Amino acid sequence: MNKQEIRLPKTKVGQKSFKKIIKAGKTLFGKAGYNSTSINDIISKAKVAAGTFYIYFDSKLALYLYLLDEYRLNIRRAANEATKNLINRYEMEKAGLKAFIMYVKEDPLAYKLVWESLFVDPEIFKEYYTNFAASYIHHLQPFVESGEIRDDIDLETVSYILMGISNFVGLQIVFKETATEKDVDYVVCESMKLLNEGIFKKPKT
Amino acid sequence: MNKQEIRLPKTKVGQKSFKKIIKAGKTLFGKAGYNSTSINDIISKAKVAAGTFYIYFDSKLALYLYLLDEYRLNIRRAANEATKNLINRYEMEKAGLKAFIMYVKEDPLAYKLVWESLFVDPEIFKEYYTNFAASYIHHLQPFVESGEIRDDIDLETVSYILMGISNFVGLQIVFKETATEKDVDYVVCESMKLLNEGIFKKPKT
DNA sequence: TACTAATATGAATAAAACTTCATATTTCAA
DNA sequence: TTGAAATATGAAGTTTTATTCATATTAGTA
Repeated sequence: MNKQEIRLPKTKVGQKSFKKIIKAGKTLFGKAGYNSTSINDIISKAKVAAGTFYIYFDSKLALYLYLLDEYRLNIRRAANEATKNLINRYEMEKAGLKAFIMYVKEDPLAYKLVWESLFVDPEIFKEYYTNFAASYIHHLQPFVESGEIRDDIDLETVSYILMGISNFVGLQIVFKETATEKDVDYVVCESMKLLNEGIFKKPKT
Repeated sequence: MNKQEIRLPKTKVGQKSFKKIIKAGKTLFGKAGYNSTSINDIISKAKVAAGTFYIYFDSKLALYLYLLDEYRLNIRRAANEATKNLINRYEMEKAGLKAFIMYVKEDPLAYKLVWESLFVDPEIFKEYYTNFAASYIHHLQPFVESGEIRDDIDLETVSYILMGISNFVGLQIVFKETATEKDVDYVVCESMKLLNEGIFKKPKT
């Protein structure tokens, strides 16, 4: 098994090359995906020599993992930022959903990168979503206790459902190249209706 | 652009080779994914010569597309089968969700194959989900008219949400190697609670 | 300024993968 | 039975990709 380490540059010149590689990697992984992008593609796009690539990265996988980490952090940061001043869970879910969708709308690579991990290394993929679910459960629990969330529903399943909604309603937006923030607000609002009262009509009480 | 056609065998001997290739393809795509599987891997697993592969398939992509089509059909068939005798939408959603999850639990390749299309050819992926959503809307519409489904919610968003739930609750099950049919029933039941009444507690009326 | 560490280069090597083709064998319908 | 169509083979050619390394240049500091 080859290593997947990176070596950060120590001078300005090095930083410039490093950034060029990162940028080319983002563009190409985003367009063609990890497996269809060769190191040759990356270095010719970045306009650096082959050897330069290997100064900073052990392999293509090392670059991928670096970018994956960056995007995971960004996604988490965007969600935290959006929800930090809110106190009730409904508003938090709404703001978190919008933040996620806006993020992937602006930069669909984030999406692809995480999903593609299933094919780069299934363990990475599984770990990401199981961790995410665990964290979600942990954040939902207090609201069960406070009474805002119903206490007769399995939080693990709820977590996966909420992830599923984010991802697929996100897809809905990403598929429409012309979607605006208004469109995002609309689908978020519709999603919240479902989280609020379900999709089925209640018999009149 | 190379063609992606297949040539079906015309004799029993040909059928045998064809099937061996299909089987090897399923196994290897399922284990390592499309891009990490080479034609050499496939032919050596199938125990046929390189030339034999090209008698039936123009390329690796042609084989992938053939399998993708097969799985899409299977998934649709499983869902139709499960819902065919049901009349109310609640029961249909429940049965469809269970059928989908049971299907991917038994054969996770179906999952991977469809998702991987995002990286094999994003257009295929997009087309699959937009078609699926369109079909979903079409099937939901009558139940809005009959009054079973609320009429104040966007059906396209609902469709994407329902696809998201299937896929991610499916993941939840696939992640647990030891999951049984009982576990599937459980998560399906929890999901239906959410579709029924949402996750938030209602103020007492 | 001088020197060391950092960085850059790209040709060359090695490994992996795709595809073709000339030849051989088998099938099956006439 | 016979012959055309179908099928099988795998070595060889081609292309693509990853990686190394000897050499050259540059940056930054003592």
